[in-house]
Amino acid sequence: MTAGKREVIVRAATELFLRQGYQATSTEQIAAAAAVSKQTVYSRFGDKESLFREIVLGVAATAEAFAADLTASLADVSEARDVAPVLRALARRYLAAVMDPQVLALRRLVIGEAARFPEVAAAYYERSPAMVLAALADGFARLAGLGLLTVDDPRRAADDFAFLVLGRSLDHGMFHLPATTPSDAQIGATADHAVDVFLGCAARM
Amino acid sequence: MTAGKREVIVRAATELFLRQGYQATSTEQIAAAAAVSKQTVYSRFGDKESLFREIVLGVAATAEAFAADLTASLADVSEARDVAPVLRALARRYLAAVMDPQVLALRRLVIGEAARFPEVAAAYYERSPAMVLAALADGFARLAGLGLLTVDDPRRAADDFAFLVLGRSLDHGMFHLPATTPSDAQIGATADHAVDVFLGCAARM
DNA sequence: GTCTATAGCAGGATAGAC
DNA sequence: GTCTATCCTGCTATAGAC
Repeated sequence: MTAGKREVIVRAATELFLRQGYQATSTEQIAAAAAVSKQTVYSRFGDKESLFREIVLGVAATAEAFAADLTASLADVSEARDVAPVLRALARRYLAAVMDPQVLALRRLVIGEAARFPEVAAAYYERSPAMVLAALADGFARLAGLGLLTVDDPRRAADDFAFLVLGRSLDHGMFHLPATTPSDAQIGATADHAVDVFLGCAARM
Repeated sequence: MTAGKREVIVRAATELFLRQGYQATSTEQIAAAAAVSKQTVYSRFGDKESLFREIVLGVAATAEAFAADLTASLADVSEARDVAPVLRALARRYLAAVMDPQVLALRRLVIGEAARFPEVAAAYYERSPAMVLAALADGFARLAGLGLLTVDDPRRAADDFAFLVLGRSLDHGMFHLPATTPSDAQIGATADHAVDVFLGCAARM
């Protein structure tokens, strides 16, 4: 079961990094949490930095799946269908996904270490927030092509939509750790309001 | 010149913390940069954590001044005046202020250390982003009272405005250190677009 | 009050037995 | 491949001279 150990170490290190940060987590803690020796950690990953890089980029892959998911849900919209309910549902999922405590913790971790690991921060940004924004832009462009939405600049529309939905909650969530997780009702209210504002203007800008 | 040393230490520590982060900055580096001995640092501030707290909250005070500034500029608007140009100017200043490299670095620092210093993160949030949002909400409520703006919920309007203006730039700025400072032209374009969207909907929501 | 020197300890990384 | 034991560096914080 030598392949399994790698997995165990990654899992333990991920949890510790997310909870304590990079520097505050020692390789000794990681080894202990994974129930292996330090040497095993080093023989698999070389050093602490490499382990960190692998973990962050591995977790970021989840976001790519989410972006694909969003793309699919916008691609499902066929002609002559009202987009409002689709956008409302999408906004709910989007906000809930980003406000997930693990996702917020990962953002904090990457942002906090951005000075030490600029390539990691850049790669994370490209694979996660930027990918979702691009998926939204594509979806909006498609809807515009179907005549369901009047959008001048799809990319800008995607930005507007995203930050109307996420803005305040995400900003708040970055600073307040202890379970700022919004309730379903809050998510619904925020998402609906964002879609109202978005649709009220998307037809004009 | 014993009062001056405190100032010198704070200045040196601020610069190092912003550039390298809390953990990566040693008290030895701080002492060296301030051209004093470690002992002097410890005798003034007790320990590294206290120094950190004092610095973050001190710098955050700048934001309070900025919030007051925004309040004033919205309070200047008298009846029968067009609010659009006022909002455009305000949006420009707001975006430029938040995208200042020092401000971004402080945000990164506080967010990255939020797990270790939750009270610092909470205090920073209250004094900086939240204070500006509250000032905007007050201003919008006042404009609504004058009949210059139709706003249902001033607080929500403030959130919408703020993140239409800042959203994408701020998110991007959190992850990309090297001079993501937007040009004046970019700031202007983003600010104008945000105000267009905002005014296009503020009259209906 | 300020410096030099140092205690005391923890962290990353490696050596060597099995 | 895995463990135990260890090296060495660098950190926070303090003691003691001036």
